[in-house]
Amino acid sequence: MKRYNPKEIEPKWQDFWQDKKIYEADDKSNKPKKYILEYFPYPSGATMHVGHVRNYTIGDSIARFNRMSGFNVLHPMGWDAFGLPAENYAIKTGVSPRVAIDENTSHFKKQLIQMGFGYDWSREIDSTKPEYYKWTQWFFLFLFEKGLAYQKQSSQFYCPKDQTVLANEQVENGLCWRCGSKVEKKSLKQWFFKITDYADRLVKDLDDVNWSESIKSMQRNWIGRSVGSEVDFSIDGSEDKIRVYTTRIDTIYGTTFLVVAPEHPILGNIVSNDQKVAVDEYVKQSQIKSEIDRQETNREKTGVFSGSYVVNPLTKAKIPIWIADYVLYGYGTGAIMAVPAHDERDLEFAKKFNIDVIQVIKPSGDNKEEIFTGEGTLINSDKYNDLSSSDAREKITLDLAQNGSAEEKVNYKLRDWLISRQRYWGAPIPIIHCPTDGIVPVPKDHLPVLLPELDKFVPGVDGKSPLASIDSFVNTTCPKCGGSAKRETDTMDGFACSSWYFLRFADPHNDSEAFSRSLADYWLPVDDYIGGAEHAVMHLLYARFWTKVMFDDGLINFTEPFTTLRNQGMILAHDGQKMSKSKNNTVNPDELISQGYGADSIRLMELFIGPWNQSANWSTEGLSGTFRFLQRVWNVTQEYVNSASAHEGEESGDLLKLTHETIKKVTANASNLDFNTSISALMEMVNELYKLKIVDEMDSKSWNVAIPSLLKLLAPFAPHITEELWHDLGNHDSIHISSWPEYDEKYLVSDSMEIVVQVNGKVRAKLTLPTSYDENKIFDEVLSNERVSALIKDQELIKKIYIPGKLVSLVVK
RNA sequence: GGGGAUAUGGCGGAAUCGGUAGACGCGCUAGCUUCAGAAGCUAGUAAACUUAUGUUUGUGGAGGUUCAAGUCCUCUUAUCCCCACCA
Repeated sequence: MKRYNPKEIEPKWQDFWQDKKIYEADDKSNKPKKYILEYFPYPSGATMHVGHVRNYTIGDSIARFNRMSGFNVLHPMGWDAFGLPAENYAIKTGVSPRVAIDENTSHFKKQLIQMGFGYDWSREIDSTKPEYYKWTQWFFLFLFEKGLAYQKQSSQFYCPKDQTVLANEQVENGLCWRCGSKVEKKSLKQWFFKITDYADRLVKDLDDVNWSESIKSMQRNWIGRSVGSEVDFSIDGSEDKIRVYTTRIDTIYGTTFLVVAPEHPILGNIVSNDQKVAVDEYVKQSQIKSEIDRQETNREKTGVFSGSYVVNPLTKAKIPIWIADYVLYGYGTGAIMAVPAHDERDLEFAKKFNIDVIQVIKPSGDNKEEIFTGEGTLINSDKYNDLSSSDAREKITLDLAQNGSAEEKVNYKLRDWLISRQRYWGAPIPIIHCPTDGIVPVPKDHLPVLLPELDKFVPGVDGKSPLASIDSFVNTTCPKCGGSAKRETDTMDGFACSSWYFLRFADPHNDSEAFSRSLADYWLPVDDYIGGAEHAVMHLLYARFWTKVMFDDGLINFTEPFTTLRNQGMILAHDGQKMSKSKNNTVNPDELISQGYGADSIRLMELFIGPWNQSANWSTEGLSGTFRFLQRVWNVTQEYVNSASAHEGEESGDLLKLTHETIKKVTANASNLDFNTSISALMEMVNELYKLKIVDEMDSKSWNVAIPSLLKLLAPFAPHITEELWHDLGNHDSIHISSWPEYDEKYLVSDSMEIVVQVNGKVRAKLTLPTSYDENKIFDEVLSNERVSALIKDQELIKKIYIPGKLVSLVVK
């Protein structure tokens, strides 16, 4: 009898699938479509580990299950290959990023194929190839035309190690997201995408997508929509006003001081002569501090009195103006009304500088805290007394709006997306700077602006891209006037490439447009998008933004690119730590495969280890369990194939029931992505088959249903072994394009049922009774049962409950 | 400080509607098989008590609703993730 040897069969079927184009998606099909996508990876030189494998295993299982269930499936793969790792590697070794990336992609691709993932390789894309980035540049121009790409001089996050600016989203706790260096602030002229124009829709449309609550809340948090009011406070003894932003205008009667940010231009008008020295010194100090230091939460409040006062528009009280760096110039109006009784930061400041505290909100319950920041009822607020906080906010804003000194205002924490990078390995920004015409977009028919091959990759001086020193690249002619002009030498952030790649897969070889409208209409949006939570506020936000811009211009017919988002749980090392090369705790599938486990048992383990969306610690010990299971599947199928019996005997009710029950369970679980329980259901089936085999020796013709069903149900998870066994059964086509088995209720019915008997809430007996019995008959049986009647004895039966087919509950006293 | 998630045997985990807690797997124990080991097959495996039939306890903790709670309600604790002086 043939033995199960994954090393032999797996490469064989991988070739077979490629030859037969099993996984190529059909642009013209009568079947309903399903677009399953895993985030296209960055092809690093490192070998992928079992943590990466989980992501692709989940996507592949979904794709295979859908394909067998009758969908026309698009399951593509490509490379997000622009970015710093390849460039830094080039600086270190002199190997061109082009060469390194090509090597890495072929290595990565081999690993994916080795795991048996069924991708449509005819649609493979690479974001660093001119035929791809031509269209990334096209989208830049598209955004530019819409007024959504602009250049601005401003203070920005800058990574001194990577020598480039960073988007706000790419700074994590004051550190560069890529290299972990402490970022600095630099005032530079940079390109931005105006994502803030879409802030409101980016929040609202989250209601319509099927994403996890945690990712949605991360996005909402990041966008930081807040509804409040802007209010003018007029400066005492001056015509000038200071406008503040507050979400708690209901507390305005408690305002005992105003705070403006040190960068605020109003400072010139409000600083009194006797405070000038102190203020100048404070402003100087806060300039030295990086923005990061200023945002340190636990830092003690600092500030200085300006020497001027404002008048509270309602109480007409004179209120001092302070200057303090806990107010950020970049948010709201850069000035606040401080209400120490109802804001923790203001209270801290007031305490330090001995400023009055006036209570104006009464909590509904008892509040023993020193400070109350919640909603309540107004007190000490003149005619607004006794209003609720929310009513008061509306009324006060309305009243002050009468003379134009207040208005409702929505603010966002989200800032525009900084996309220019002073580095080489990215898509060049298709802009020409002309001394006469200024900023001139490269005409679309001149695209792509090719990224030149270099010998040296060291970043240029003065924070300039290495491209700035390539004269042949820089010097060009102005498309408008024909005079000599210079190219923009910054490249685009890699996240620009990934903001539209999911559209390219619908039409990957189109050389006249980024994608055809009809193919985008057919394939998009992505039905299932599988990836890690690390994309929560970067890629996912950017891609949603681009999608909305395209929709507004009529390029596509949908507003959200990813209908359902699946964030797989991380696979951790044995000890619960993150797997990483530096910790030397990675487990690589290559090694496991060479140890003889095979891709199938690894894939099975990735799914069986726990719910797909929860993290789990890798267990190579546990892997022997899934391997053993596959061996049992192998053995029982081989025995069926080689059995002396012709499998023409009587139908077996037990075998059919087992088979149909398993089909029902696996189908339900797999539709719900509960792959771990799908696999346990299959294990149960195989365990039962082993027992039945002994009784029946495979004579029954019902084996002809059981074995093929088992293989099909297992196929999405373990594609190689099922393909081999499927062919052993005499089939010639791939099992992966066979149809998913269906169950028939008629095989599930049974003529007996087990009734659990509870007495006063405790299980006391289990009775096997005919299903034909009605409620009365069942109570008769239960009450006449020896054990039950002994328990009840002469106690009074107060209540009896019957749950059909399941349980009888008796209450006695 | 704000938001999100999680908590069940030695371990990973399972449990449509509230209805037998611990499926399935790892590990462990015993038997068969084997020169031996490995592998395989069969059985057992929440805890305590019990010769046994059994009894009691048990899903982070405390209350509550119910004939019945891992599941529903109130409060609470711990861990993880994200954001964080955004007014």
